[in-house]
Amino acid sequence: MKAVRTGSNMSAIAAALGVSAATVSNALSGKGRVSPELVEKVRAKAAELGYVPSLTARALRTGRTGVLGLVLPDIANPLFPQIAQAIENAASNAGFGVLIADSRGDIGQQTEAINRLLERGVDGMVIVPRRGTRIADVGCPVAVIDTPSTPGNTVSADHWDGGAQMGRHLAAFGHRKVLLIGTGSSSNVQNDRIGGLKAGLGAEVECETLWIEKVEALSGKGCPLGLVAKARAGFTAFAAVSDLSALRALTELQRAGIRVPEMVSVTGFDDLVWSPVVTPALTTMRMDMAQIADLAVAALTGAIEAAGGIEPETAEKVSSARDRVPMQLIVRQSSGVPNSHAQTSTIKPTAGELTR
Amino acid sequence: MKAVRTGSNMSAIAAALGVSAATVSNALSGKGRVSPELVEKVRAKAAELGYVPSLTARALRTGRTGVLGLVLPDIANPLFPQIAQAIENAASNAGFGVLIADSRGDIGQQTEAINRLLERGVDGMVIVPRRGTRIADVGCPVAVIDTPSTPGNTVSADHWDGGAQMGRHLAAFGHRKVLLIGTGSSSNVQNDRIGGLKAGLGAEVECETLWIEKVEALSGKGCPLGLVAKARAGFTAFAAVSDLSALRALTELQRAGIRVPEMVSVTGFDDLVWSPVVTPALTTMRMDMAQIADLAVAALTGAIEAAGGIEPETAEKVSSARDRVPMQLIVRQSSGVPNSHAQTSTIKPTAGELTR
DNA sequence: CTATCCTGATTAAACGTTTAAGCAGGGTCC
DNA sequence: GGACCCTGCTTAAACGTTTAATCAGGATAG
Repeated sequence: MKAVRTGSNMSAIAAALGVSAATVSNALSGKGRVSPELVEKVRAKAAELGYVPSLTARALRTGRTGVLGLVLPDIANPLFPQIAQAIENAASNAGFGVLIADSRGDIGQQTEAINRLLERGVDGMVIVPRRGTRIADVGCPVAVIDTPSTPGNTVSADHWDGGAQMGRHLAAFGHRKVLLIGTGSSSNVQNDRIGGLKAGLGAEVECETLWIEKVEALSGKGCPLGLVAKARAGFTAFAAVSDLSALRALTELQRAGIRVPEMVSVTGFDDLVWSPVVTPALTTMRMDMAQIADLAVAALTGAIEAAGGIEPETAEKVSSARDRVPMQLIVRQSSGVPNSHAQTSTIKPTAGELTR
Repeated sequence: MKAVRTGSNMSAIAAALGVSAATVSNALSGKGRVSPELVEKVRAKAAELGYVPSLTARALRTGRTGVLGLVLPDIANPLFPQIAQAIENAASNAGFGVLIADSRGDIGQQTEAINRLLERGVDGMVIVPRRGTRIADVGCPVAVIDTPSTPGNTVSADHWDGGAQMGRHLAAFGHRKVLLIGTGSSSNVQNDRIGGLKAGLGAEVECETLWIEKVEALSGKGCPLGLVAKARAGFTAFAAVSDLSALRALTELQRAGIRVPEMVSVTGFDDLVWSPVVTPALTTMRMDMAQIADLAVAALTGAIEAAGGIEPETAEKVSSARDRVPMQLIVRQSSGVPNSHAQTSTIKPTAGELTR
């Protein structure tokens, strides 16, 4: 039994009013030629009968399902909630539903997920690609959310500029030796951010990049990153390229008695849920997900609209508005002037001298 | 132009083989009476033409869309990725697509979201209700994921037992004064966990419950929770009812120089992404989301299956298998014997935290 | 007064499936 | 050898829309 079956369809309304179903359709859609008073009567009757149009039938007839697919590399990703929420919101405002598909990391599953969506007849899809993946031609309009460095129809935050902003922020505090922390070098997003970070810090700042995947490959998952040694070696700022890594850094340093931000600064990216509530609250870089989602969905709906008469081939290219939206620096407590209270080299887990 | 339009439908296959479309349908579905060799020929031709059945047309004919709705109280919730991923996986294994709907916290939007899904013709929906919400009768099978305390057709983790396990874990370490930390008392899940916690700790352990919403109502969002004072007052364990709160506690204590787990223990719930990678890694309680999702989806598909001939009224009740799946204790580094290395009482008052 | 046009409706086909009902032919049973 | 059943297929209707084509009738123009 189908959902929401109130038993009323267009024919019911038509019968009740003694007109034809086509007229009802025209009246409700405002397309054909129907007298104003009849339109009103149809509307009233529809409301009275609790008429709900069958989107399925409409989809069959028009070839449009009104559904967008959302392909995610790994739903477990902590950034995902923001993306999904923003896309769902934008899509729903545009009158579209959102079908999700998780590619669970695997790249093979990614194409499989895309196919599942295609079979379900989505009108378009937004894809957050698995790292380093290029999206081959799909049979429908596609918007990719990744980084501007990715070839293809992309809309994304301006990760590079975000990195640059953060770099300038740290440089302004006087940091001269900063450790850049990323997960893995295969991510376009992270590479962009790191590139921006270096540029923002400027030439006179000494930088080193630590890839977590590399140290975990040696010492096992979840192992210490050796940041305490780095701090002792003179690094005064730890700029992670994701809040997850920043949190990891923060707790590792704190645990060793290194005070943040008095002794060293720690910054992240993405403004994930916990960032405002940890102590000290994380200085981070936020993307305007709402805007990104709006752009992606707008590109999609535009392409879908345009695809009405045109070849599928050209339709796909229409969505290629390549947009980058600025990131916003969120300054909180985890960044500051380096070494303001103590030398990291003599650190012991004392509980004193805490200044806010 | 519809997606994946290879231009081949059943009629194309039928025409190519000189048979009727109905026969093709029967051959592919294995339903009617078709000779084995013809079945084979049809299969071959279908493959050759790259035939993809139109789920839309099928939905129109059968009244089943093959889509499940997933209603979430707030996608931004950090637990959401786990849920969504598990549901998507289970649904996709069962041959269903998943349409998401975010109710953005608001309860009005929750019913609106449900309606959107109904209009799209979902065959069933799994709802993670907004705190304290009861789900009214919907027009389709529904599975609720919340807590066994919630009235209705519920499948969930056994939050109470999870709390009890954690309580026993802490009691076994010798903790005798523990602070229970929750977000707000309106959450069924959190109440269950706290109840279990108290039971697991036993009567001789002194307990106090701290609701974050209450202290934030006074001191503002993201404010310190005053845990340092609690530690000084003799609390040796901080059992949060969510990893987010646990993280907040951990960083707040660490920041003040209180060592975890040497001086006090901190535990959480849900095993969120960051829990294994912070220092010290969080001892927490994990739900078997995969199993929960499987149960929910199984209940749904069962109800959908059964709804074939029956009244919608009864159909809805079919999904009422009320299941609770056990939680699993994940022991990591943040819990241990209290005061093993130092006395919290000798910690000097810190300028910031205490006087706040 | 007739030819034409516009209005407000109707009719019918189409989208791609599923499925009940029907039908021809060959085999079986008595 | 006729009644009957089983097999393998076809026909046709149906799901609920949209939309092109058609049509009756009144107004307008020449």
